[in-house]
Amino acid sequence: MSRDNYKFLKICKIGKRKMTAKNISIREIAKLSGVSISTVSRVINNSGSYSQKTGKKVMDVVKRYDYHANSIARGLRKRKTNSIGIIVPNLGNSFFSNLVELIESQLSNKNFSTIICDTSNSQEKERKSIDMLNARFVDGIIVISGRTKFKMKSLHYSVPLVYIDRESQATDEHYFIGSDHYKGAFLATNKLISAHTKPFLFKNEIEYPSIKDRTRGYIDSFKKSFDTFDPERIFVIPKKLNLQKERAVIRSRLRGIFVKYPSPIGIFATNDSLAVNIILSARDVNINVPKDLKVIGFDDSPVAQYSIPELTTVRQDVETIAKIACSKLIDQIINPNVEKKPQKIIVDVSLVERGSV
Amino acid sequence: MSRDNYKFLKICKIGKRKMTAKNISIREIAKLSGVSISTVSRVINNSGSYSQKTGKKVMDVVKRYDYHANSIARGLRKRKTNSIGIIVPNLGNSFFSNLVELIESQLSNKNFSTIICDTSNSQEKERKSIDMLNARFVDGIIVISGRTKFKMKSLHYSVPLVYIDRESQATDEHYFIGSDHYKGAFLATNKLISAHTKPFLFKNEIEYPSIKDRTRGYIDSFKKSFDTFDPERIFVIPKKLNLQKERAVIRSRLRGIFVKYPSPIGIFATNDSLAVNIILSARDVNINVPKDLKVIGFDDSPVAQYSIPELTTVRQDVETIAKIACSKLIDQIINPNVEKKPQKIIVDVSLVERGSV
DNA sequence: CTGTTAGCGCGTTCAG
DNA sequence: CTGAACGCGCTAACAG
Repeated sequence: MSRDNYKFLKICKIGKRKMTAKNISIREIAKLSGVSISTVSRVINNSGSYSQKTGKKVMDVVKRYDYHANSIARGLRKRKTNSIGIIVPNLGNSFFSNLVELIESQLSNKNFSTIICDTSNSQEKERKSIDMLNARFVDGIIVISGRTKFKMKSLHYSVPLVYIDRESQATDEHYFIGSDHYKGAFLATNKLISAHTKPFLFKNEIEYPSIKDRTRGYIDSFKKSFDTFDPERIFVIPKKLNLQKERAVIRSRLRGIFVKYPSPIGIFATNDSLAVNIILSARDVNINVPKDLKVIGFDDSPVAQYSIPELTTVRQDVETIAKIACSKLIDQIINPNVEKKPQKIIVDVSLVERGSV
Repeated sequence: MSRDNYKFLKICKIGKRKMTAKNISIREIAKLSGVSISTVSRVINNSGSYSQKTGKKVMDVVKRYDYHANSIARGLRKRKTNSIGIIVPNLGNSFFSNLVELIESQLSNKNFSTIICDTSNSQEKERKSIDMLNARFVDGIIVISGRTKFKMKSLHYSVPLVYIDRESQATDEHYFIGSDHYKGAFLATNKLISAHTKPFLFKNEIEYPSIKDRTRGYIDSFKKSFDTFDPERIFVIPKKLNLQKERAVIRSRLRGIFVKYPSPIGIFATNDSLAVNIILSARDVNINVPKDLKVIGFDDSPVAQYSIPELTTVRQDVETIAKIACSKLIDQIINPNVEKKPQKIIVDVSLVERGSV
């Protein structure tokens, strides 16, 4: 008996260090506390059907040995791991990291642990991550954005899936949650128009679906107020420019605009760092913001509050997006058999007015 | 036989949709290809001892059914999952998210999948995350920073562990990798001194170990050049201030300094957003940067390049930190039995000179 | 209330 | 080269 105890303690010496063994198994706890494996299982899962006495007896041993049920084995058995995966294209983007943090906190409140996968914007990695998560029996997956649509293949999975900020598609059978990018752009453009400008649009070359919506919103708002729309009003920043080059391009474009059009000029930029770069570039060529140039961005990212003047921008309601995504996902997890009616949920946005208009 | 096939296909209808079943098991693949389970195992793991013919036969079925070995079961068996966990206190901090992305990319190159856990700066969650990762048989864990030291309890685990940016401790038996915060502060302060200022230190109230090192570096550099050091030169920003309040506090402090001390004034700020706030506040009270006020920050975070003038700052070599962390971790994973000699690795930093000095 | 039994999906001896 | 049998750690079904 003392021999047994000895075995279970497994004090091992490695080099000069000793460490108590971890990963003591349920079987060992059972022996140690003189009950059967199933009883231990009942106790640690609090599933009833055991006397208070044995409960205590077992828990004592559990605590003494700092036993934690092996959740991988548990998952294998129950096909349920109480964990959910988040797939994010790029943690460096503050909008995404912000979103991920909010989701994680929501989920953690509901007692789910989360596994975050950064795909570095790679389709390949996205596929791999989903496979990985699936193979790990996560109970659900939240996929945030991504450049393009999913391949059908991913739809094979039966895991509950919720998309955020990704273009929905006809064949999609999952929830989709996104901001009203169209409206945001519309609001911003309107604001610029009521500030007596005929707004331009500055956008990056990369075409996310959300950017398309923003572009549409801009154009529609423009057309609503003016008779004709000249596509030249849209300026596309070439991709893969470093900061300095990007600013140079903007400066030159700004000069061009100011010689050709009457001030004040209005610019709606499809994201905040672009917007701030516009403000910075304007300063370089002695254009006064907001007097001669009015700028509005999108996202309300941290940088918006570090520019002079501070940036007016469209704020996505990240909290709501996170909340809805989690609740929809958990719904599906709890009621797996209820017929899913794929929904597309559009979350409202708001204009944050600061000094740049 | 056709019945069997039918069973394995498991075309199920749920509501109006049909979907092919996933999670087809090794057993099913075995039957389908007319061999035993162990043969399938050999083939998919490429562990030899099978004829080319059966190899092909099996692989055909595998591909046809898009079979992926269940890695949770595999992990249970092999006690190895080819995945590693990253614990990060706060993805919202660009330094951390940057680091995480680099690590993930390193690891992905070496064919490890990564599980990221954001602890929101909570000890409790950190503990839980480690438990979770451990229970999931990750092959190793990288712990990034955190306010305080680990409790001894965490050291129970046998998983290879590498700490980044966390104060090492005498009892710690794991690798520690961090930047040379002391040197960074020393360099920054020196720079300020050679720009003919007697530098002040602005820091946040929260005391990370790294911040202590930076403070020491500042003080030592100061003392090296001047005879006496007046602790009043250190200004602590109260915590939990919002942006506007923080700037108000800075403005008032700035005024105080400028009436009492001769310009130019030099300020070393322990992080970039604080530094940029100083620049912004200076502008509000008509102090010219860099003429009258010279500012240096720490981290080279994105915001550093969006201020006017752009911020001179200390850059941590995130790439190197990520690289070393991964290689040390993988070392331990590959050679689990070699005696670990806990190392503390300090990575060099560099001064990025921009316009604020 | 408790113990025994049978797998979850896979890798791994060990015979053949 | 191949297959049968066992077990990883755990839960669930069934006896008692």
